[in-house]
Amino acid sequence: MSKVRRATMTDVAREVGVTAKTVSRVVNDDGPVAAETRERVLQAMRKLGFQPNLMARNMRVGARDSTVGLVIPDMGNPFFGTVAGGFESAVRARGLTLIVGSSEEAADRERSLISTFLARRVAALIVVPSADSDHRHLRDERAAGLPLIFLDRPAAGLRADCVVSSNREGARAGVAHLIGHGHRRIAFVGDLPALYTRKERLLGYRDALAEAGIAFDRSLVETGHDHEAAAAAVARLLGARDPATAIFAANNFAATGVILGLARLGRTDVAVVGFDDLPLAEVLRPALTVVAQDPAAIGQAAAKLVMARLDGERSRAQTVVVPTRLIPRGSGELPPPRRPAEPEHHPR
Amino acid sequence: MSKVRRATMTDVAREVGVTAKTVSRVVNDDGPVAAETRERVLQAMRKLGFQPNLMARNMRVGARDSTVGLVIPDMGNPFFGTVAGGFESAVRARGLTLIVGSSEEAADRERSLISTFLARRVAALIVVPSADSDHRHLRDERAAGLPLIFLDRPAAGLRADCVVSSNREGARAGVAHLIGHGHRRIAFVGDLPALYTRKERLLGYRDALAEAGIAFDRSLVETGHDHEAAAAAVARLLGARDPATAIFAANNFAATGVILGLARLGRTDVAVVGFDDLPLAEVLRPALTVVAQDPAAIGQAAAKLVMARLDGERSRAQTVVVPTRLIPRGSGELPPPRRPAEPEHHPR
DNA sequence: TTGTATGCGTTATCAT
DNA sequence: ATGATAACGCATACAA
Repeated sequence: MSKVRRATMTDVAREVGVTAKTVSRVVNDDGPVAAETRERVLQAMRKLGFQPNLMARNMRVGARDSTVGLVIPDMGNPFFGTVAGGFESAVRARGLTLIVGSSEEAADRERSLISTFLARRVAALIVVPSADSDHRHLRDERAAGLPLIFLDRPAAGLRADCVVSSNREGARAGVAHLIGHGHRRIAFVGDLPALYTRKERLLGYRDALAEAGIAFDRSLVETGHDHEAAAAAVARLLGARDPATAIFAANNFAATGVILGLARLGRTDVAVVGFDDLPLAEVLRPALTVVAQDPAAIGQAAAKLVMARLDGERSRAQTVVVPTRLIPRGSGELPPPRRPAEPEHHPR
Repeated sequence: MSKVRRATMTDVAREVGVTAKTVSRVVNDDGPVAAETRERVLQAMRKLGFQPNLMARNMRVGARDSTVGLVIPDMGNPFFGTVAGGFESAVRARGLTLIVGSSEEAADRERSLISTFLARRVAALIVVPSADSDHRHLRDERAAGLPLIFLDRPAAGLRADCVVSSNREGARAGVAHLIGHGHRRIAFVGDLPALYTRKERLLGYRDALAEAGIAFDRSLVETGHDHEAAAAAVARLLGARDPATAIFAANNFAATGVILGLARLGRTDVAVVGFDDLPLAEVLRPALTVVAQDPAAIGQAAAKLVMARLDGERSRAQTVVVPTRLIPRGSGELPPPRRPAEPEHHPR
């Protein structure tokens, strides 16, 4: 059995005894139509189950599709899901549809998705860059007026609009919070060193230390890009001479791993602040203090940029920084042990 | 500054001194082209930055877009995100692009999204129905051969393909697990009563009780559609005469709320099994035993159905049930208290 | 108020 | 091996 042909404007027009153009007028509320004609057209539309073909319309009208392409590293990650949701609800009123693809953090997947989206003539392109991608090939698109926005991490080799969390300031605030509660041996457990977010957050960590006059100690910086790696880092950090009394976990994998590592060691006395909120943060004991990002706001900011660009705003590339917010819940307010095993230095 | 016109096949053809059709042949590897001509066309394509217009191609070729429309209730929910990811990676090789919209659990949003997708002439439509929607209006589409698949919950008023978790059997297994560890007072905390998944899981709960010869007790069934409601339910269940010694939390909001409620009461002796896994399940103390769903497999199953339908499979609507898996982690293996406060019945 | 001619960018069909 | 022409479904510009 073959696919039934769908009714077109011409079909509707023939049914009524008018021209396609008249049907078009009815459909788009464009130009004058006699009330009676309009009624007959509407009836015929219902009878034939007519639905306008958006592809044909867009092609005729603008050579630009009414879709926005979004490339994210992982659809299962609620952070990006919420970003996408925030974006979608902000552009919906404008009739834009979201096309999403997942790059799986692979530069070549990202590139192929971008090609697909460009081939569809998306009205705008939004990319969360994967680790080692390069975006110089998008220069012409941007020059041609395609709204092009990078999320969470900036573009590589290209000046373009960008929306990021206040990584540095957020991390600074989180670490300052720990310092304010008396800690001076504060560990940093973060992403792979190459990642933009890790670098920014590490800068914020160092800012906070510097403000408090605490010397930076390389041995307190660990990498935990997954649960197990972070848990292992915790064991090292706490097993060292002059161990950490507090841990700043610079992303939510790290935070989860840190919590897991502490639980395995049976330690409930180590202060923890995480970057990025977790759904179960308040259920943990102690509840997890975090520097929360606002993924929905990131999506909305991107939407605002996209719509401004679509409206012809030609200003130079701008970077929007979305604020983070410290949420104290318990784990970040634990004090350091009374007398840390701080070996008194006895000069002889 | 106006948008720069993009190069078309005709532009490329003129540049080389051939016809658009020849360029088309090169682009699609269709029909014979002289090696030299082909080379010159490729060069011109690069020079002009030509990218084929998928909209025009799809319109000409099939009147079917190479996209699949997916309607989910909430993009920020990792369950649906992972479903979408599983689907996308399974259809990618076939050149299908995913279009996603979020219904926010509202029937009218769902309907308007479906209209948009149909207007785009999606190649297939996948819907996670919101609570009170009706799908009879899709009958004609389905009859016309549009692959139409419902996820997580069945369609309302329409026989169509459907992919669901093994809700009933999964719940049965989870509750049987608790029974196997000695519990007989097992509470059920679930969604709003109207929801399909709640009903199915409640059936499974009753199946397990029946198997073990335990009478169903209405007072042990509670509704917790958000954290606080579930936490409050826990207080009621444990405060009652003859209180529950174990809780089956029938979705992850309920599970989170139950954990929160127990923590607030300082209770660590109540066994808990959750339906649907949580990212932090193993970090909790005790780690949370769950009946895990497999969202990626659900997405893949949907993809398989879609592709079979696109390949002309005309069999009647089928329902695919994706198995769940019990993951014991600690909370579900807690024994009931030695002598439950079971008032001995002394006949006088 | 309605119709006609034309074109968007591509491919199908039939020629050459 | 390549070209000419028409057509996909719709909207623009203008005419009637």
